[in-house]
Amino acid sequence: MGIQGLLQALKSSGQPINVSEYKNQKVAIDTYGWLHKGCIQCAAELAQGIPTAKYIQFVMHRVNLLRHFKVIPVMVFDGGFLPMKKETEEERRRNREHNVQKAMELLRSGNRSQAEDFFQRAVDVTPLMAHSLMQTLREEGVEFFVAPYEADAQLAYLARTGYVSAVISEDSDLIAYQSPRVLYKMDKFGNGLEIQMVRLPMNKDLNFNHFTPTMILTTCIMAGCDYLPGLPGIALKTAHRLVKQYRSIECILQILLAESKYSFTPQDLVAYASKFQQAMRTFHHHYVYDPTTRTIQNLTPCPDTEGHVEGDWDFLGHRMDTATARSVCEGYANPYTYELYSTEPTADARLYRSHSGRRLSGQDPRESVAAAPLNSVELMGQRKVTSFFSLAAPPAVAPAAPALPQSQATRAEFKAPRPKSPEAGDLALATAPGPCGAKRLISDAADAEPAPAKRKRVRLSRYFAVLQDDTSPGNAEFD
DNA sequence: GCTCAGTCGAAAT
DNA sequence: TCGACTGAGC
Ligand SMILES: [Mn+2]
Repeated sequence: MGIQGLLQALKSSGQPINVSEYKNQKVAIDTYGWLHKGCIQCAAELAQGIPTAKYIQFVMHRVNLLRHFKVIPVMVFDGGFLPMKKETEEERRRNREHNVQKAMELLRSGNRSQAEDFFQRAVDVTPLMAHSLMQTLREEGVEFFVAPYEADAQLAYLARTGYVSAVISEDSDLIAYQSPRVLYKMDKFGNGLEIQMVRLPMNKDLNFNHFTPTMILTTCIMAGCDYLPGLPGIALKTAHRLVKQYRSIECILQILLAESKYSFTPQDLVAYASKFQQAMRTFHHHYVYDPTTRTIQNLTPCPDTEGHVEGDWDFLGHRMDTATARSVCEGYANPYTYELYSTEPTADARLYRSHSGRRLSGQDPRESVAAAPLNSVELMGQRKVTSFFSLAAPPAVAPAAPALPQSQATRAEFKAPRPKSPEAGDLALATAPGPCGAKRLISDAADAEPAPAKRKRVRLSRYFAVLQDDTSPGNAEFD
């Protein structure tokens, strides 16, 4: 899942920072990642349907860490699944069911610790659990959205439009979706590794100097992604080298056909070309929810020539109508079935409420948030926060939520830097690609470069030409 | 040096 | 929801 090996390869351009650097700014959180971590400690309860609030506590602990630093969290949940990912989803589900079976058997035979092991492997975040967390977030006045489909795309949209300053996630796909800043591997103290798009040209092992956004995405897809497995024998390093040398997918596929090291047939590559285009479009035009207009948008708008003329865009999923989108994306309806949730608090949400109430006894919770003493937090050498418990207190009374509340349009003064506007930067212009010669730069001199292929002399450009819409590298470079 | 499939891990005791 | 690591194999 994700782009295999990408984060590892981008380490050198990352910067260790603490989340407090986003003070007074909004930050979007890949919530399912936190939820999964929070579910491990209560895996057995969840698998057996025993109410628990531990996973909510885990997430809220981190939410409160951010709030302590005056960082404004915007929680983002995954929504529906794309037809393209259906197979891997069902495989995951079968795997989980198998693990639950095994765990239950072990439990019946009295082997509790081994059962625990299998329960943990069976962890699944259900829409109901997500909904329980959403109810809690609503009570606590924390902004959140449910993505129409992948949270990755929604997170990138929020960051790219400047609605938030950065994204917190573990997912390498955020690079493919071109989120300008991502904080990876954030621990419970708020320390993590920030990767910024604008710093990719300074990366060491894989050098992205002179790469356009489309070239970066081409590299990611060729390396193997959720929407398309890589070609056999080609992964991140090779994909990167090919894109660096030949820039566009059309040229790369022509070169690969001639490359005797690989024995790709024209049929292989033509089939791949078409799937590649679909993957490219799935990243590019993914459905997202715009919190300002409260409507569905494409991550990058579809040009007029595409869409209607060329027919089948079902791989993007259903385009919800606006009323449905507001219910789903603001957390009032199930993202799979579109059925409205009951407004009754779930068992888990009530459990969390009663537990946090216990911690609060004797205090006015609103005051404890506002007047929490800063000296309860110690910043030590490596910026480690040792305690922020006094901040864990949530407001007991949430402002009554209207059936479909207005999204908070209030924007922090600190507007995120916006390296490029989505409509200008990301749309590849439909310019005809140049000839497919290897591009040689002074900075490339050290790189090994095989002789340009000149063997089979097969003309496939007319097959690959279909790709030109989305994949020509005719957009601005980063520097 | 690169790819790939398999295993382990995420929490917190 | 995901990644890191390892060792085999080219
Ligand atoms: Mn992803």
